[in-house]
Amino acid sequence: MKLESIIAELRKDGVRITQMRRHLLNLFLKATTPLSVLSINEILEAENVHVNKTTIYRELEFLLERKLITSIQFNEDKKRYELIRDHHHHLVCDQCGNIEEVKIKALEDLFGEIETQLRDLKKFKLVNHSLEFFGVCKECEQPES
Amino acid sequence: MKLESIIAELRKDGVRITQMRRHLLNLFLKATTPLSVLSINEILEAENVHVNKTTIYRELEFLLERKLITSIQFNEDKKRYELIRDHHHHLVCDQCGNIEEVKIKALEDLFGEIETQLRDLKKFKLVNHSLEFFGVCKECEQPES
DNA sequence: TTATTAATGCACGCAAGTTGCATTTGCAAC
DNA sequence: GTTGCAAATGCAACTTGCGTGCATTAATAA
Repeated sequence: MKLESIIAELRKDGVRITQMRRHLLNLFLKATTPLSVLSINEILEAENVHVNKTTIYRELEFLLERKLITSIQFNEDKKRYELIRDHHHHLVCDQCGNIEEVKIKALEDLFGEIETQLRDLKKFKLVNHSLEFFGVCKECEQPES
Repeated sequence: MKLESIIAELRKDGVRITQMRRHLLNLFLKATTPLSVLSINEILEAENVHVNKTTIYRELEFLLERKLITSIQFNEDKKRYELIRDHHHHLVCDQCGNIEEVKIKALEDLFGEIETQLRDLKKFKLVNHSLEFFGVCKECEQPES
């Protein structure tokens, strides 16, 4: 997924491509972990781009509505956001806070079955799920090895 | 798990059994869904028990430390808490907010394998995970049927 | 009954997130 | 390029979930 193709898609729907929107999309495309509003602001400041937090919140809301990003909550007091690409989960280190992506194929298969089970047994229409793993990462477990 | 056995255990460790502590434990034992601080306060007020929110927060902190309760965050701006009993997940209705417990045996088995996989492949020591299901509940899907 | 100290209430504070409104800016029509 | 208009932005103030310091109250042991 490239920046210009996303922008072209937005333009097609009559969406204005502001400097901030371009900056934010770019930032998400480069990001390797889910971003909080604070971290977004910090990254932009480092690039000498100044933006009001309200603008960030409103832009995130826009991207959420367009289903370009998704929000996640770990054991924190704030939300994080990441581009919607392929389905994955996260390994969150309780000690250093590091976040790593994982894909677990066995789970993907099982969730298909679970969706059917929930529909049949509970009459619950599954739309999505959240699954995150918490523990101790490699670095914290075996420092400098 | 009964109230008096929990209390006996606490007393054994020299913990004071205050009226609030008793009230809160009782409330959690009766609860059928995870409770927020606000909902705890409302339930207590309805029973004509007045308590400061700070006390609730501190009591929850205490119960968390003692591993009597656990905290969960759905797509909300606040945390919820529930007694630690048997392992289960939740069906959360995006429309009415209703929360139902589910146990999915196939998942429990799989998580054992995943723990091993994460340890071997990622050197990640899995401590716990969060898994919640979001969608539309029976009532919202087929009203009055 | 009294002493000790954990538990509580109160006032205040902080950070995440929201809202109303005036100003600016992207973009299309000319 | 200029103009007009709606969308986007900045700003200030606000709401809410949650935490802290400190004086007061209450649970338990002696």
